Amino acid sequence: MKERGSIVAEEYLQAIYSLQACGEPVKSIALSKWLKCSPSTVHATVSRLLRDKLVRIKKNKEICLTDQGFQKAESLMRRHRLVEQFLYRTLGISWHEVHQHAHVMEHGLTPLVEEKLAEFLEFPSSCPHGTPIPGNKNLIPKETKGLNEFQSDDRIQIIFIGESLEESLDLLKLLQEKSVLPGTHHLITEKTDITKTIVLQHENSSVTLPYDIAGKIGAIKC
Amino acid sequence: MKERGSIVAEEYLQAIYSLQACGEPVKSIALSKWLKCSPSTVHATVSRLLRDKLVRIKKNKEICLTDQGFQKAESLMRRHRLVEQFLYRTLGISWHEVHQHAHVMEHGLTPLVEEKLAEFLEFPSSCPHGTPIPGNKNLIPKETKGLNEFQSDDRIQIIFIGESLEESLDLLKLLQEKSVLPGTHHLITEKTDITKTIVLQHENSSVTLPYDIAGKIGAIKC
DNA sequence: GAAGATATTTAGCCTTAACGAATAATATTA
DNA sequence: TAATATTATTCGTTAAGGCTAAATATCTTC
Repeated sequence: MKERGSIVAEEYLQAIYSLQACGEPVKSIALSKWLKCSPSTVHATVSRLLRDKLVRIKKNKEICLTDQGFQKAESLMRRHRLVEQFLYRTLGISWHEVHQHAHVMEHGLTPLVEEKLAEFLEFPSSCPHGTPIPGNKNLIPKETKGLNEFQSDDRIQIIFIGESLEESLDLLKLLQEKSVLPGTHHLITEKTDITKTIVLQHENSSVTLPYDIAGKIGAIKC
Repeated sequence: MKERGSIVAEEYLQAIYSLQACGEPVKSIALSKWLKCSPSTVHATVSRLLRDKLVRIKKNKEICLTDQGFQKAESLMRRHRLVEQFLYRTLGISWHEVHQHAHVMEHGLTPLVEEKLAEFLEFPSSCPHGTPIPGNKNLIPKETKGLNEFQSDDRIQIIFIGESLEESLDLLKLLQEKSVLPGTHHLITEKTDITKTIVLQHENSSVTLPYDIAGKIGAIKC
């Protein structure tokens, strides 16, 4: 087997990758919140990643992945999403639960298993929440915007549920119940700047989502 | 997720379980060889297992699992063998390779994934090498003996390839090439005490195995 | 039963990963 | 600009796991 850097290092790389994907500048305080550990721990661990040339620190203290770190992070994300598909499609584990189980499993996939699993699943292009699996380009239509950017009466189609929302089991469960899933269509019945909420309707049910959550859900007009 | 004891602790429990299953008394030196680490490391780690009431030390320094440790070890072995079946049957990874990949994967299965995987595989009763998955009784016929205990001209059927042989890729590859697999039939063409070897024949090919290896392969007369 | 071999345990040192508390460096904003 | 947050870093600790080398125990074997 390969010299697989520690699980903790892998989690940091993934966190950095995910935060970057969210568009936010990756500062150590953000990692500290994302990974739920103290700033001093983050500092120590990031120093090791730096030593191992997996990250680089910009003058403004922003942490970014080196080519090497990026490769590793992408490989990890690929494994994570592949495992999510496996748990969802093959084992029938519910949509809102797959993320947490995949998070535990992903670190134990050897390259061969990853390859064979991808083959078995017929090379899925995204995870069950709609986020593309690295290597699949142009999957997200370029007109995709955050849900909060649409207006009342817009009819929209959900494209993906942002990664950062996957951490909350309850939220995912709610989204699932209300059919806020990749591919489904909804009507925006209300959008209120005062309360900063948006209301989606699908068939007979509706959900109210605050802007900050809605902004992490990608959708297109249709 | 659960407070899953460390991976290292899990590996020790498995090692103790496996050694015990081999019939050998489990002393710290044996663990040290099995796990390829220094005696002092074994001592320190076993002390932690002792503290956590997962093992007990007999007056003659033999290490044995407590009820609690045994439960954990069995659960681990169950996961290991389940994963082996998955890698072999579902992903099509070759028979001689599954063990090492399963060894990396097994620590990442949550109870839910374990349950769903067992269901998906239709509750297999043994691993691809013939060793029963805990919970399946009477799978090994009681007349099963080590290959070295049979005589020239005996016709035998392989029941299982002992766990301790799974560590060697090359040996497994050879056994596979020579069809020494659970369920296959062979004729013992030679057995020599002087060289301590036994020769098996299957169709047009034959293999010579030293007693110590043959003794770890279970078979029945037929 | 003493000598020699083999096992076990201690002791000392290292790395990773985590913590809290204190301090230094940056931003913010009054 | 000075005062106040917010961030980042340093320091001192703890625990798990790993190592080597040395000291004890425990067998064997003569």
